Amino acid sequence: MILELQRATHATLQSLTAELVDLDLTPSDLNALANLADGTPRTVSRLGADVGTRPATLTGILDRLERRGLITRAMHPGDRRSVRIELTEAGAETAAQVRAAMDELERRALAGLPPETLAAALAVLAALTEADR
Amino acid sequence: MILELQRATHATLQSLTAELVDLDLTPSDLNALANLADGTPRTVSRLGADVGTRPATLTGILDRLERRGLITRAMHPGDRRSVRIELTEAGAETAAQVRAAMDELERRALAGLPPETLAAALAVLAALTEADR
DNA sequence: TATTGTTATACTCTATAACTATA
DNA sequence: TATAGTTATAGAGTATAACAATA
Repeated sequence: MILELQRATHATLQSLTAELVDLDLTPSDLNALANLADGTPRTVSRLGADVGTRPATLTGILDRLERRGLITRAMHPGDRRSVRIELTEAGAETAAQVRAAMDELERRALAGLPPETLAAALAVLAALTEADR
Repeated sequence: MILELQRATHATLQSLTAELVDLDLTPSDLNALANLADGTPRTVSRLGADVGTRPATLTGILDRLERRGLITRAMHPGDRRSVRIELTEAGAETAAQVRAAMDELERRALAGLPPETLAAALAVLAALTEADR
């Protein structure tokens, strides 16, 4: 299962990056934006947990996204050590494009499969993600 | 689905790398060895398709594995442009350890799930992998 | 002419540890 | 003392294009 998992991840990520080549974003950028696409602000460590990278790695990615005006780093009310990552208006637009491309890829790839099969796959992915927490 | 896919991939890969830290292998090394573990020799491009990386990327990974005596690059009978990648005896042993750790992680993570659920997940992964071929 | 694999280059990702500011 | 995030460093992954050898 794990080998197939890696294969599917590579394939979908490459397909997405190719499709969104005009946006000039790295796979990590896509991942971060897609996670932020729901509009909920997040701290760096929370976003790191969501995208699966460490804060130290995220710093560089966020630097790039901030420089391009897609996110802002704001003070976190209540804990001045924390940083609140939020999409700008332009970032929200870009993130929506990323999500749309993801949804479209998913729709195209999984069109023939019944809902129970999709639900089962989500359960397996969740189990693998939680395995070592 | 795609975000969950990436999350699961990150989580399992980090867990595996941590568990096999004594082998001092990178995630890409693990992936290559796990794919070669069945003992079937492969060309560089074939292995690249299996692990999801391009030949140019694979060159560096194979250099490292060859330097450490885990694989050999042999002439391909019938096409002298091709290179046949094969595990050495030591490589086969290491690859077996990698596979064992993968199987164990899978067993532990997916213990509670019925076979139909696992089969459904494999179908979804295959569909995502094939989406853009 | 096309294909296999390698090389070269430039950029990105990653882990780790040290550091600052805050709790 | 512990935590949030950044910085610094070194190694690894990646895409792309150019190249030699072979088909």
